[in-house]
Amino acid sequence: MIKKRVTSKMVAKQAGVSQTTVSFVLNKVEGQNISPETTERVIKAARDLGYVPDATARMLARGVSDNVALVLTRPHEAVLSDEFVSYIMTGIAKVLRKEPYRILVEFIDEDMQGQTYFNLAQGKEAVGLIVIPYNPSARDIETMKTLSEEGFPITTLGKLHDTINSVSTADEQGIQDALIHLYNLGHRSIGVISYAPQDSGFTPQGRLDTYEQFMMEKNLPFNPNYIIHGAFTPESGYQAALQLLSLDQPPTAILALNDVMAFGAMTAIQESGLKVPEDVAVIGYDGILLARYTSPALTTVEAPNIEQGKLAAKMLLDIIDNKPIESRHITLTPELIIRDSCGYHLKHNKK
Amino acid sequence: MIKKRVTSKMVAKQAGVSQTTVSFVLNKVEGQNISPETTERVIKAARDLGYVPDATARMLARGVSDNVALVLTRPHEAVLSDEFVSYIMTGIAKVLRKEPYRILVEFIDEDMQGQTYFNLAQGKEAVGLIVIPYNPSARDIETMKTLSEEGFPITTLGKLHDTINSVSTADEQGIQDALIHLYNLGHRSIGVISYAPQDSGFTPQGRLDTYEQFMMEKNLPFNPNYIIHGAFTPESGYQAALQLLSLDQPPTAILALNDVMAFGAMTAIQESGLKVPEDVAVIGYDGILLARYTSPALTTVEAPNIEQGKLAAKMLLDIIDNKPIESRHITLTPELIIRDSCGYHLKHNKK
DNA sequence: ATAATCTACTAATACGCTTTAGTAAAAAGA
DNA sequence: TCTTTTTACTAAAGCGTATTAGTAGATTAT
Repeated sequence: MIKKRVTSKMVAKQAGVSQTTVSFVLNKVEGQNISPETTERVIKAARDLGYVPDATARMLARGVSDNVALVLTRPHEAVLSDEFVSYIMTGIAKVLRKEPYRILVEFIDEDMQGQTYFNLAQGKEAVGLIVIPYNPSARDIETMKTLSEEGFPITTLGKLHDTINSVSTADEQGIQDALIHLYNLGHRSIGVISYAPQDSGFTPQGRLDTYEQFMMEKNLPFNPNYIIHGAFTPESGYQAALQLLSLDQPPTAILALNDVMAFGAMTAIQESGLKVPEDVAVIGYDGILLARYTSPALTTVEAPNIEQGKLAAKMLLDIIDNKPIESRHITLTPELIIRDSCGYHLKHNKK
Repeated sequence: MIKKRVTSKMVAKQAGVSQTTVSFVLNKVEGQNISPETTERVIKAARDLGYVPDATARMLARGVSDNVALVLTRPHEAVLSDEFVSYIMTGIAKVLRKEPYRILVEFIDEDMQGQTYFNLAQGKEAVGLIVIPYNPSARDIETMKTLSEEGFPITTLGKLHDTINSVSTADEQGIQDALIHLYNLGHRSIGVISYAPQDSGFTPQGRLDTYEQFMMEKNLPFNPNYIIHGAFTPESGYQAALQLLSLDQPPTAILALNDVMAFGAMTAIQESGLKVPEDVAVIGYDGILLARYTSPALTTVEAPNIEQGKLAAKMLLDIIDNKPIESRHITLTPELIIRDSCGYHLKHNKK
């Protein structure tokens, strides 16, 4: 049997004051002129009784939840093999742990996307939403837009719409940097391993477009066979690389849209008896910690994920607190980390 | 401005029934003899108005929260470089997504450990706790024990006390398997990279004890210098391996207590001009997906982390629902995955 | 000396739901 | 026919907090 809850009423009785006063004291409400003696009496009573305010009652009375929801629209098996979400969460946690908010993690089922946002918002499960929108349907965006315009705090990771605040990484820029890096090292046939199965709806079309555009700009042949659709996991990168290698004219370089698949690709290349980077260059994306510890060390584009999480959380808090927001849309710049998997150091006689 | 909330009262009015009836219908309360016509009218009204129940009010009225808290006592920077937490969360999410519970992630600050459990429980932030206890103080354990004995649902990952339900992995067994594997391959001097800084309180003493005991059993010299304390990250594994290699008599094999540090160790060995496994064997622990994609592929002990998360969640739900629990303590068995970083296949002429 | 202001509180209500206790009308039983 | 039971609901009482609107009594202003 759980002991009878200690309520603020009991604290009030113990301290010989009204429940109102207890609330004023414990919440440090200003302009109430509570005397120091009373204040101390209340605090002592609360401590003596082991009073813990009832979160559900407080939320109801205040009309606002304590929780910030992190909404994941990504198929959640992928959370596993890709550290992106971990990094984002870490960033969010770093900001929120100093605040009176908790993190509610919400995995969205594909069959009830739009509704969930409403439930979280209207149902007051959360004061605000940080959304990682991997596959937002038009309806989802519409829903978020509506909520956002009605004043409900939302921040998305990646810009979805002008009126929905966002913190993004300039992925197209990052992809471009990677491609230029490969190009400058002499590569003209570049394969791409996308991180989502075709038609899954999670295809990173923007990044693929960047690739296509780059090839056109450089007057390189665009070969659709050079785009393989992986599935976030290292194994899928492995398989994708094998597919690329089995082409009549395999690419001389492979860009994997996440590091984890780049790991798989490198292994596939090496197991095929080829060398990285001499025979095939590999470049990743994300900048996970392990990327420096492959052999050869993986050249990759490091996305500032923790920072992105932090900024998203900070922006959300600003919206919640009605603080003026400097910018509704922040874009972070990813950074190319040159290591050994593309042959840069070989070519430049370094290292 | 957010539109006026749609309350159950408004639904009631619209449907021409009492608010009580609305509650009965929408919650499918049994034994209330609501006619099909009324039921339908209520459902229609709710849908038409876009009614979303207020979670805070419902929780207060029911006296129970909607949330299951995942409590992380690990220093959360480590969440990053180690996939353990991601796996656990995935397991939990797989179970909870079918249930009317949400996941609340709570990072515990070291300076307020004990209190947090109480706050979550007494403050009704959560109906139950799944605790990942990396560094439980005696007081923490006492707190959890008290809560647990009072009937508050708690499941810990790893057994802390007889009266606190738990789902564990037989880590000592796993470590032993790893050591036996190395021993059978002829290794007599085995270094260990622990995953937590010395005196951090996170030191996995049980595993280190297993190591010491193993060495004694096999009549091998126990050299304290062979135990290096890392810090969860690949970089710390790298540094630790360098330290081991710089000893007068470096070990011929290294056991890293997580895979990520094993990655770092392998890189350190290779960069020192030595070969894995010919010169130094490396074995990891965790069984992360990437372990198969190092070169050589990492031999490791795979802990069933997703399963552990799932079982912890299931057990918690059973406690919450007052279902009879088969066992208060479940122990899962880790599995040695033999790949190439210890030379097994070399020795046995396979592959 | 009286009105105005300030100090230090409190009574009462609202938040939106669940749930208990009850009730009128219809059906069944005697 | 009258009582009992069943059907199909509803009124009203919480849940534990925050908050608004007061209110005595003390102090200051005029």
